[in-house]
Amino acid sequence: MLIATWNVNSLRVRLPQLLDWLSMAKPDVVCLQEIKMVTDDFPFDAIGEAGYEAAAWGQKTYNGVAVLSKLPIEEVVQGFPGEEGQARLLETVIEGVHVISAYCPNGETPGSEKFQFKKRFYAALRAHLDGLGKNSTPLAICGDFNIAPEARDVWDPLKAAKTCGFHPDEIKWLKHLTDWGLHDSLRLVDQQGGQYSWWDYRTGGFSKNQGMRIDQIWVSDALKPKVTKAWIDTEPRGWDRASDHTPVLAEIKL
DNA sequence: ATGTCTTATATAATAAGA
Repeated sequence: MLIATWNVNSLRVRLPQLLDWLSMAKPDVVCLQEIKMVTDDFPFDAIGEAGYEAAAWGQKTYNGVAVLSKLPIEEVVQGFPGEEGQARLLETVIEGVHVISAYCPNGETPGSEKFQFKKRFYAALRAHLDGLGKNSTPLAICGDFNIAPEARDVWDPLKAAKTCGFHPDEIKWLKHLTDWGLHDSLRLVDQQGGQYSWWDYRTGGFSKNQGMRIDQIWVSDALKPKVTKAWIDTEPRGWDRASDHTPVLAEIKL
């Protein structure tokens, strides 16, 4: 099962790129974030013609998550207690694997109200995993975590530690979440630093490779030994009218 | 380094979120 995650930053704008990328990369399952449309506007027909079932949960203007799958989607759950109503989490079951598309809050700036919301979101997500039971559940939680796990995942760690995405408090929240028993799929197979999934539009970060690896695919203990490949596909970030994020992939031999 | 992209309101230009 080839799983991908991509924050598309508006599916309305990025749909042609998504369809092109699906035909190129041929993933089995794709988690999307920031579709920025209500569920009724989701392009189920175009996605269907590309060979994918879809589960989507959107809202007006902001956020919005979806899961696309070539394989049957068996269950769909929107959100979790404590999420405070924003369309940021969609849980599916595909081939017996819990596949979660997550769009964690940005946090704005340390000390802000949105930073506190990000903290609450992470705590609620951990509580949600605890409610799933043991980490022997085959589970892949994929998405835009808006936190880079380690210094090697950030182009300027000292600067980033003062802002959102690599602040010491955030590292603690992410660690508490993943201490449930989650493994960063890329790091199971590749230790190279300087690999990013997001580059700021404002600073022209992509051309200078000044980015952060804030999009990840985390797998539970049950899937850890089955991860055979994991990589970041930087090509779509170079396309015209690109999202500020690029797809992240993991191959899991079920 | 307040820069760039997206959406909403509204139908030109600004605000907000990221």
